[in-house]
This record gives sequence, C-alpha cells and structure tokens, in this order.
Amino acid sequence: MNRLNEFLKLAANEDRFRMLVLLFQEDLCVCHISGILEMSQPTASKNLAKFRDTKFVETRQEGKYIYYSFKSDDERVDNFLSDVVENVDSYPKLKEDKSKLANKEIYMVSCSCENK
Amino acid sequence: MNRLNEFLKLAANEDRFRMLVLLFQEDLCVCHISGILEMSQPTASKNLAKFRDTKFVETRQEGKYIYYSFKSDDERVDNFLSDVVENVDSYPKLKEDKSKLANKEIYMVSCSCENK
DNA sequence: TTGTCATATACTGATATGGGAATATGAGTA
DNA sequence: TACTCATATTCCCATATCAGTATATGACAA
Repeated sequence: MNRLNEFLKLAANEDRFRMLVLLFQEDLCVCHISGILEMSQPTASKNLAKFRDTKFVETRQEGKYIYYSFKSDDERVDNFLSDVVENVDSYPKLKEDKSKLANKEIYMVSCSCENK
Repeated sequence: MNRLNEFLKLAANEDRFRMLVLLFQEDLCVCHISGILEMSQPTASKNLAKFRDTKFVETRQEGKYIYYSFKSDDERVDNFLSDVVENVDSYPKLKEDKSKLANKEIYMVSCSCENK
C-alpha cells in the first residue's frame, strides 16, 4: 500500500482527520489535541502514535511537552490538506477547531488528562 | 458527518479508492470494475452500492448494463480526485488500472461474474 | 413466458477498529 | 532520590468492516 492510501486510511476517522487538519496548521502537543477535540488523553495519544508509526508526524521534546509536527512525502496529501485548510470555513467543526487553536494555551493549564 | 468525511471513509479502502479513481475518469458498469480490479462481482456490486447510498454515484440503465457515474458536491473531493487523476503515473496500481480502462470492452465479453 | 445474463442482496464468519479504564514510562524538578 | 506531570501503553470489550458463497431480482431476448 502506498502513502496516499495510508493517509486515506488514517483520515477516514473523523477525529483523526480533525487532528491532521490541526497539525497541518500548527505543531501541537497531546494536551492541545485532547483539549481542542475534547477527547481523552489516551485516545489522542493512541491516534498520534498511528501518525508517528506511519511517519506522518515527527515529534520533538520541548520542556515537559512533546510536540507533534505534520510531515508528508506525498504531494497529493499536501495539496489536499492545503485545500481543506484554505476552506475550513466550509466545514463547521474544522472551523471551530481552528478558532480554538488561537486559545490553545488554556489546554496547558493543568493538562487535560483529568477530563473525560 | 459531512460530505468530506463520508468520502474519506469510502476512500479508505484501497479497492474502493481505485474504483473512485476509475469512475472519476469514466462511467463504468459492474463488469468493468470487477474485471479491471480483479474483484468478485458481489464485492464490486456491494462497494458500488455504498457509493450509491452515499450519493457519490448515479446509475443509469443502458441495454442490459447499469452504468455508474461519479458525482460529488464537495469541491475538496473534486479537487483531490482531479489531482490524483492528473498524477496517476505516480501511483503504479492506479496507472495500471487506467491502462486497462482503454481495453475495458474485453470485460464485457461474457461478464466477469464467472471468475473469482 | 421462459431463459439468459447483469446486477443485487442475504447470510455468515473472520478480522479490524476504536474507546474506556487502569497502569507504565520517562523527563524535569525539588 | 522522590515527586509531579505529560505522555504512552496494555487490556478488554463492543462494534464495524469485509470477503466469500449462495441466492434473488429484474431487464431483455427468444
């Protein structure tokens, strides 16, 4: 299976798709993701692990946080995500996710491990 | 769930993705699909039914054949598939599928219901 | 109206997926 | 070293997905 199909498999899950769209816009840590998408920390972490295993993200430690950053080696994938990000306004959830990105720091005040 | 996510769910399956790429290029009947992709007739039919149920294809009877034609109402989906089709050469399987499209008539000489 | 052929559907079983809860790991700090 | 906190992993269970086999349907031809 090629990269494009690997991507499509990952993107098939709506939460994961939203994660990809967020990560395409900014590097984020698990806290941010689970906070913005209102999912549990293990769920966010497990899905990020899938991206890591398939090499669609890279990670870097920064203080006590681990930042995930998107990367891809398929032009179709990049074009597609660019197109989506340029048109987030057409997709209510993605639009709301993006607006939460602006305030992402609030999810680092005592990590969202506690919720949900 | 919006159209884009519905599409991604369908496209997550590699065979279905190949079907979508074929249908984006030409209207085809079940014979063609099962022949080109070397899948059983019920499998092709069932997957086409998913496209039909989610309104990603329309059908028309033509003689004893039923033609499926792709349609979408999401610009991201169209852009994505256009991009893929314009670059099929980067994807070996899709490239081969396309080359079989040229000879698609051979799959109508006694329908491929018999194989597999 | 009977037969043929393309397509659709039902049924089944194997496998994959996804989420919750509990727990482990590991980096930074006191 | 011991503690804290962010993140990772394991286990378990419910549900979804998918392919194969068999059979049904429905249009057209004879």
